[in-house]
Amino acid sequence: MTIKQTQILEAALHLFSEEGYHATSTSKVAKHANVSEGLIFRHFQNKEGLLSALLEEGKQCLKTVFVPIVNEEDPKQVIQKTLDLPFEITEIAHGYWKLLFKLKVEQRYDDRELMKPLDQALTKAFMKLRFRSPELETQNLILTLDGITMSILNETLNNESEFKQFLMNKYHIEI
Amino acid sequence: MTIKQTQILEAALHLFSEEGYHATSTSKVAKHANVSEGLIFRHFQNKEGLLSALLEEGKQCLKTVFVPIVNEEDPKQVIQKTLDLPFEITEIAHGYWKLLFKLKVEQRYDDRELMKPLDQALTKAFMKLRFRSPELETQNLILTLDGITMSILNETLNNESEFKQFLMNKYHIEI
Amino acid sequence: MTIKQTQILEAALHLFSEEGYHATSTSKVAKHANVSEGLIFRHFQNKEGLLSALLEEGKQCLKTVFVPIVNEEDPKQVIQKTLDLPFEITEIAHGYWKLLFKLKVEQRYDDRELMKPLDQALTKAFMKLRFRSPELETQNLILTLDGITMSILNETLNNESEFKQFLMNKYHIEI
Amino acid sequence: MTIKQTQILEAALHLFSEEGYHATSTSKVAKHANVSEGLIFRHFQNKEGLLSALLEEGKQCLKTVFVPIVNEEDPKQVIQKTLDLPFEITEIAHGYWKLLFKLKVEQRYDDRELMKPLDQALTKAFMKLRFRSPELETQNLILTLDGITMSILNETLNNESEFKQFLMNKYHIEI
DNA sequence: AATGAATGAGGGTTCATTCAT
DNA sequence: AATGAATGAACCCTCATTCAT
Repeated sequence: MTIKQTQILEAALHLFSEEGYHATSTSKVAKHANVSEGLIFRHFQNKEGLLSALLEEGKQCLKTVFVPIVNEEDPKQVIQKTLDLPFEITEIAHGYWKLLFKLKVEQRYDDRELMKPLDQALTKAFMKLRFRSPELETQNLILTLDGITMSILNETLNNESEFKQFLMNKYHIEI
Repeated sequence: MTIKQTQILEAALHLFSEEGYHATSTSKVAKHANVSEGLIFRHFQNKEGLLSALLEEGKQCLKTVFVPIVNEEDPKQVIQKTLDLPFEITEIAHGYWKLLFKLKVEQRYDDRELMKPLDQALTKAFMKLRFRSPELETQNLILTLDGITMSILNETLNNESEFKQFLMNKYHIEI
Repeated sequence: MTIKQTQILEAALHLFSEEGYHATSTSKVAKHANVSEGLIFRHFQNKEGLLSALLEEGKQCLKTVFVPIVNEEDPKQVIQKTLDLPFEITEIAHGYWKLLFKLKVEQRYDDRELMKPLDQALTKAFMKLRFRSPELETQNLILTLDGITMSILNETLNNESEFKQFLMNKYHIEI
Repeated sequence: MTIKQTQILEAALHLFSEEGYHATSTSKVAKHANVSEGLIFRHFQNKEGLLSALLEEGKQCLKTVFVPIVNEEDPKQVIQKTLDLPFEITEIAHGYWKLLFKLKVEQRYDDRELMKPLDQALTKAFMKLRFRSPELETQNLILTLDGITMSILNETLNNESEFKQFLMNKYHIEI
């Protein structure tokens, strides 16, 4: 992985996740990456290949982000950490999270496999907390996560911490 | 409004809401509408004008869809009807709902004005039901609605009625 | 000749002579003439037909403008009146004059027949005034007229009367 | 400057100056230049950029053409060389000269700055020759030059040398 | 006579991609 | 590995023109 390759991936991640895959031209990526347009194709075959590379990276990155959640024993912590996801501190994971969301809408790309560990961790947590329908609770929470992500992308979520607190209370968790 | 004009709007609504605004070319719209491409521009000036026309129609349509919710006295009914929204029976309203969602992601287009009546009706309902934070409950529900809409678009929501039932129970509403 | 026909011709004359034949679309003409676009084609077959009609009118109009010059006995007056041509008072003749000039450049349309009377009148005048090469003087003057017309069109002739006076002096004519 | 870039400029110069800017499509330029249409936009951004590039070149070229006139000491030579301008031997300068003329009519593009050196040289020459109104003489000559250029473009000037001789005589210059 | 809907060809321009260097 | 020239298809849009009313 050369420096330029990384530059391309970074530029593409930023642009794809902010403006969308279709709305981002390869020339724009090249310009933002300070790289010749041809190089993109040398390294990633075509635009879709670039996206795939990004997705592969994204999956790896997010998997590691999920690790602390999956390994968490305290069910309340599992939920709290999950709710923190879209606000994730690390710039890079944040970018992948947004990218995956954008793709879900733009390309109907939905990676079940990736989310499965999180899914299972949540279901386990809800079971431990003796919720009546752990699977449905999980489904609901993950789906709410999408809603939050969209609000963040649109910059219409202007009461973050308050809203997070509210959700926590819903699950009888105090911070 | 001529027949062909309607054909154009219908084709555009379908394509924009299914495949996205950017991914849909005007020539594709024309083909689907069985119309010459030039006609689109005669009637709607440009591609964006076509989108605007669609949005205008969509807003009017959705406003009328909101009427029964806004006029509803029973707060539980308000919530139930709101949860029904993304599954709306009328094909046409369904299309606009999906379009607005797609645009929210693709173009960061978010029409607060349109949603305000629904927002207020929900807040009033949650107040009547003595929820502690009606505004936050509303925010959460509307945001969940987005999540549901996305699932529907991606055809990954395969337990509709069960999930809806689950949400209702969350609000202590029995069907 | 209906009112609308006249409106079309007027709009076309104005636009063709100001912005050029190519740069003027039939739709623009229709709009300026407050007329449906189709009507242009009903009356003039096609865009070129509209131009031809205009040219026909223009020739007639300019012929009548030439009459006082051709009939003028005093050779100095012939020259003076000729020099007045591009500044012609009547709006309408002015328009045709500009149109013909524009076409000469844009379409290489050059109507020798039209100019012949003026040509002959000038040659006769220069002969009377005992110029050595009346034909060449005529050629020069007519060609200078083109230069003046261009200056007027470009609004770069800002010393009209002074310059006209200067030309008159060249021919030993005092005003 | 690649070969193809030059081919594009050459084709554009030829077509713009012969048929006009508006009447020349970029696809026509591409065809004449034996080049893909897209390449025009890669190198010159857009059609207007192509024109600008041509103008820039043209100005440089014509400036060098003016040099021998400006440096000329003998006032009669200054005038003679000026009159030679539209008949300029070098193909390339001839093209630019015609282009600038066409643009003056089509786009009202008139570059005063470019002509200033010639203007001043002529005024100085007329002063040396003790003409009464050197500025007006200059204005007249330059304007006549436009008339001549138009005749050349329309191929209606069929007594070139005779006419040039005639003009020289007007300025009491013998060849 | 007059309108305005409708068309199809062509306009300028952008795009993903390939190729020579 | 990297560039930047070059391509051709597709894009949005305008044009002159026709047709039904």
